[in-house]
Amino acid sequence: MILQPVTHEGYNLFHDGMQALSEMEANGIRIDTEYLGRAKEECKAKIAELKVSLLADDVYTKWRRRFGQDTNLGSREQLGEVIFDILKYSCKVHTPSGRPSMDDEVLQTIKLLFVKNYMEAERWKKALNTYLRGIEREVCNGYLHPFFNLHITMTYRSSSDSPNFQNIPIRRPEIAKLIRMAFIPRGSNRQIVEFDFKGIEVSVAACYNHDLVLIEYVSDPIKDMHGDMGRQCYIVTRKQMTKLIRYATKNGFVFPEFYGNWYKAVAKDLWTKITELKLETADGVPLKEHLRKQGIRGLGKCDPEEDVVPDTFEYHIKEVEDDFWHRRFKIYDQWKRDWNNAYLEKGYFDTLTGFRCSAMMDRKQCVNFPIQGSAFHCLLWSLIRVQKLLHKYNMKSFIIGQIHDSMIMDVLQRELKDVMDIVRQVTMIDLTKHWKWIIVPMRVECEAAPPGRSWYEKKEIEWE
DNA sequence: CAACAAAGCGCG
DNA sequence: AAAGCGCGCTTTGTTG
Repeated sequence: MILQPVTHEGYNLFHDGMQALSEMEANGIRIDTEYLGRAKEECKAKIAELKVSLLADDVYTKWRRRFGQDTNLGSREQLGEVIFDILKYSCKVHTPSGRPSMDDEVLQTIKLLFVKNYMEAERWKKALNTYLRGIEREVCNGYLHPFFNLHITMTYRSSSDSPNFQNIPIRRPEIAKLIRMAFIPRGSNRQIVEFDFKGIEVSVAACYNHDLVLIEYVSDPIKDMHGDMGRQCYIVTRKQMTKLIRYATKNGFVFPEFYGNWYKAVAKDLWTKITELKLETADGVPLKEHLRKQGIRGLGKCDPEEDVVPDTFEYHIKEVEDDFWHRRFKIYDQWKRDWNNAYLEKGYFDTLTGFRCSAMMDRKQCVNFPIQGSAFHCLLWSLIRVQKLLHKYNMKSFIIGQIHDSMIMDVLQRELKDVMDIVRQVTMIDLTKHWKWIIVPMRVECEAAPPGRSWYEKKEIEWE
């Protein structure tokens, strides 16, 4: 990939950005190495415990009978043979190379205690091998110094490695706790603080496509896109709406649709989420039961080869998708066509932040790349500016990391209010003044751990 | 033995 | 017509 800043704006951003990021790398993140040792033991114990259940299982006996000395619990290929050849489950999904797909989604459909324990063990193995050991390997005098690269990605985002600081577990609370407890501030009078841009990719998308409906959604705090789509997707009223339904819709419908997914996959995922998250209406009716009462007879085949059948969830979501792109966000929809056509015509496009993308891109990449990149550039610009101000005021707080739309700091307790003022000024005011193309407000959230406590313990705090 | 591809999974 | 955007890391299994 060739780095192509096409304006002074773009060039300066990455010039200053590299300096800011390397200073951040040098600062490093303090690691509780004693905790890390305990966590590893705890994690190994958990894995051993799960392994005992696996070895005692009938399924393992069959596995062992087939593979003998070659039996390897880490081999999903072997597990696939056990499940599909010996136990006669039917394999519905294959990988691109034609082998049976054995990922988490497939395994969830196999209702066996053995498989449930297997998946659980795999998650703890990932925690141990990738994270606990990965961190331990790179720790130096009690500090971690992950790299933050600005010359890697197609989209002009950053990346991070050795270890990757941008994929530390957070979604499963148990695993998140195990890993994030290792990330601590530099002293008992200091605290880990994280500032996040809220929904910045959607906001930046609105700046590209100028869709009036989308602009209103991201500008008016009263309006709630995920809530509105939640009511439509799951056919619930305002009164029946819950936070969990909204959450399922945000991750199962809105983001996938923005990234270019289509209704067959979306419907399936939204349907799975009902049982996964045990969704029910605010008055306590299980969501599948509720949908049945609304005339939905089932999910539907969701098979690309087959026509959609009326009264299925698949059919319903197809209608929601049509409405989404052809009525609600029709300007966004038109922008995608125009943007792609301009790219096909010229062979490149330029981002609002001054970078040129001239690689081979399909339609989805072409409309997603500029948004993803520019959203990160908002973070990067802010980070540079915040770091400058911290120096200017001789403050003792540092920036220690960055995750695409958030920055993580090690803050001296008595500086917290000032740090918050600086970040708020930079991200919500200076940034939108600096780039004229930002035509929507930028919202940033602040989360802080108590003094001396780990990254895991961060909690939202109000700006006041 | 090293190098590589495929599959899977962690995050935004 | 195809059918989710971007990364990094680990393990398995193959190849030479």
